[in-house]
Amino acid sequence: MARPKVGDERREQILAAFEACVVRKGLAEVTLADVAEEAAQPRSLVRYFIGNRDEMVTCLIDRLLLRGDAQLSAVLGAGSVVSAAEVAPLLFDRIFADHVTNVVMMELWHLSIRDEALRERLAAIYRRLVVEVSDKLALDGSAADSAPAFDAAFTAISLAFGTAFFAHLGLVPNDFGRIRTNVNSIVRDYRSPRSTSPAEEAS
Amino acid sequence: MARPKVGDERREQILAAFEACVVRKGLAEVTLADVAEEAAQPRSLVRYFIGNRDEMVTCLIDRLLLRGDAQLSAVLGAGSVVSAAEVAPLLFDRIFADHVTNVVMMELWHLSIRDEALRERLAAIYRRLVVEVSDKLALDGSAADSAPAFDAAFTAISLAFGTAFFAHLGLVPNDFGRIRTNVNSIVRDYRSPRSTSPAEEAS
DNA sequence: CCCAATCTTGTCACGGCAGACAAAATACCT
DNA sequence: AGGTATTTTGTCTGCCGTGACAAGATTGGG
Repeated sequence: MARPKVGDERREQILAAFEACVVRKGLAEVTLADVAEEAAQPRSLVRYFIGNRDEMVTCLIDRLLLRGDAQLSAVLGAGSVVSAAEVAPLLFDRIFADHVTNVVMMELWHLSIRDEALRERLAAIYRRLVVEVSDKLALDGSAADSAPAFDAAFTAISLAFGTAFFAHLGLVPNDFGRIRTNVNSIVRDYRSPRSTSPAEEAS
Repeated sequence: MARPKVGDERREQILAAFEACVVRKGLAEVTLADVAEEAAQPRSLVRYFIGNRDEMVTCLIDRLLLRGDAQLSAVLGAGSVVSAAEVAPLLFDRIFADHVTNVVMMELWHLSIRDEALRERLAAIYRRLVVEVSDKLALDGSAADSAPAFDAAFTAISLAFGTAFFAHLGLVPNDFGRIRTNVNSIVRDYRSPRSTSPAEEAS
């Protein structure tokens, strides 16, 4: 070696620029020139350090998914034991709260429509969220059958997800508190759901 | 006029081809040549009857939103009075059941991230769904304050939406019945939510 | 000092797509 | 038949993004 390798920092810098461009313009619209400009570097350097566009996209996806996973670990680990009452704040104030993250996830989501592998990876992240929440829920009681706890967590997360998406349209409830109350009920009472008539059960 | 105008049929044919391409490849990837091939017509005709690409996209969006609105009318109107117990089937078996429609909506959703006007129009559709469901719910009891009914409908629809999206990832609950039961509870008991501790209320 | 690895610059060619347009063909009307 | 509005064909051009590459600059080791 003759010259210090700055490749890693450059790559990081370029990917950060790429990500910023993607948030601003959407993945499909971002060109190498855009990234280069955002990174304040000649276009050729982007190609030299990252490679072709596909590789750049792959790198970005890896980066995003890794960070998503890390955020999940940070939120779920670190002694923040989740009791039923803490699920709503967890979902609404942390996981689905950040606008930029949501936009990025939407971008990934859109990609995943036609990308089997990415779909798997996205599913893995959300599944992990469901499993970890449901595990904590099951701690409260006897966990003979974990399926109901899983489904309760799944339901709560689906609800939070849908709510977050609608929020992006500017479509919001009159009172977010009511949604949170529903989440509380879902994760608290999954072992003894309110009785429903047979007709409703069959629906 | 000297020659019979076949413009309307052609436009319809072209837009149908365009839509098929979009479902298959995603809007960003579809070229005029793709549409022309799908429509089995020379590329120039696409330009002649529709115009430039932007206009074609605009036409497609109009077409999709109009159809979405029509489907909503068909499902909600026509004597299918929605009682609380019918909300779950309505959402899961009709509104969010069709895979192709879901893919198209995802495409629109993605576009709407950077298109204010489209975002408004999408919001209008979902808002209408919420309002109509909540109206039917409110019929059951005294409708002094419609906000709780709106929020209950909003919650149920958010949940169904989230569930449908997760289904696209292959992420499903162990038992869909549990989700439906939750929806039933949400739309049935919104006037008397299960009591929550003050701590939970504050969450 | 010289070499070698790494980084940096600038430029070029290819391909694909959108847009424009000139004719030719068709069908209806009088 | 002739005129006219409409449809259809085929081709051409310019733009833009990617990928490729040659040549120079920088930095540390021998």
